[in-house]
Amino acid sequence: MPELPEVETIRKTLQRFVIGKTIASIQVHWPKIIKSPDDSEIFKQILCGQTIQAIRRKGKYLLFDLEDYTLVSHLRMEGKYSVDDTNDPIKKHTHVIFAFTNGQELRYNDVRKFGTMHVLNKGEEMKQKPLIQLGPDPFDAEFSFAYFYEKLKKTNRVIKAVLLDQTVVAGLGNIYVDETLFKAGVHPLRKANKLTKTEARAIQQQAIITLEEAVKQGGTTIRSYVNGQGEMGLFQQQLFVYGQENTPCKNCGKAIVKLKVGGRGTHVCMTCQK
DNA sequence: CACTATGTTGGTTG
DNA sequence: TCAACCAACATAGT
Repeated sequence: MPELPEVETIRKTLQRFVIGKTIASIQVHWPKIIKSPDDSEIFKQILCGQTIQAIRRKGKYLLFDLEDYTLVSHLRMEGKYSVDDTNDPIKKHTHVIFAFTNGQELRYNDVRKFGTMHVLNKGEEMKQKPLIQLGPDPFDAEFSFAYFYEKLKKTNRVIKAVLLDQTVVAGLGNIYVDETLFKAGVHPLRKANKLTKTEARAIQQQAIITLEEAVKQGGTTIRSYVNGQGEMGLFQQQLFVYGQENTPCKNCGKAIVKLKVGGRGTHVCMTCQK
């Protein structure tokens, strides 16, 4: 259930194995994952013969650069990639298989089948759905304090909802929003347009710091996330609030509370977050 | 067995 | 414009 640090870790591990590999054939066992082209048969046809040149990331999306196309992949809750040998047994929830000319395969596995793939003409991927709707990646210069503060000023939603909104900033999900707000000392139910400049700055900075640190740790594994080599992340050891309900706050000792904000489980320290 | 939760997001409704 | 709810789907926990 990857957020930015998990997707970035997958990108880095995967690129070591698939760059320069040429797609010889493709199997699609759950066509609903393929969102464009509409027909998964066309998806298979146009990608055969294409060589992977690079893997990029924007927010929580992986972008596979091919010669004529870009494959835009979102893992949603449970999507995983692995690189296997043709003879390796196929797992139960493997839905898309890209077989390379060298006998290896890039396999997409997704227990809940929520993940999506779009194939778009090379160079046009940023100009259309799904990427066109995304706000800046938090590691981009575009995610400046001026930009962020303006966004906060003109919405009366609660701050947690704003941080989860991928059109504002692309890459934060439930774990890292809760962690960011804890470190910034801001309660998730605060109205975005009522935050002080100092609070807004703390949120912006802590978001970047938290994501950077999580990337260094290879992401967070709560129950199922693994990178492109099947390895777990380590950032769960550094969580302050996410999944820590009824345990003492590492800062003040008071029990972490779990509540619902915008339908999402939300973890907060009532004394440290105002 | 029933019911809830889950790292996401898109659509519908009021 | 936005919150609330549901949908997509499978599994694990209570």
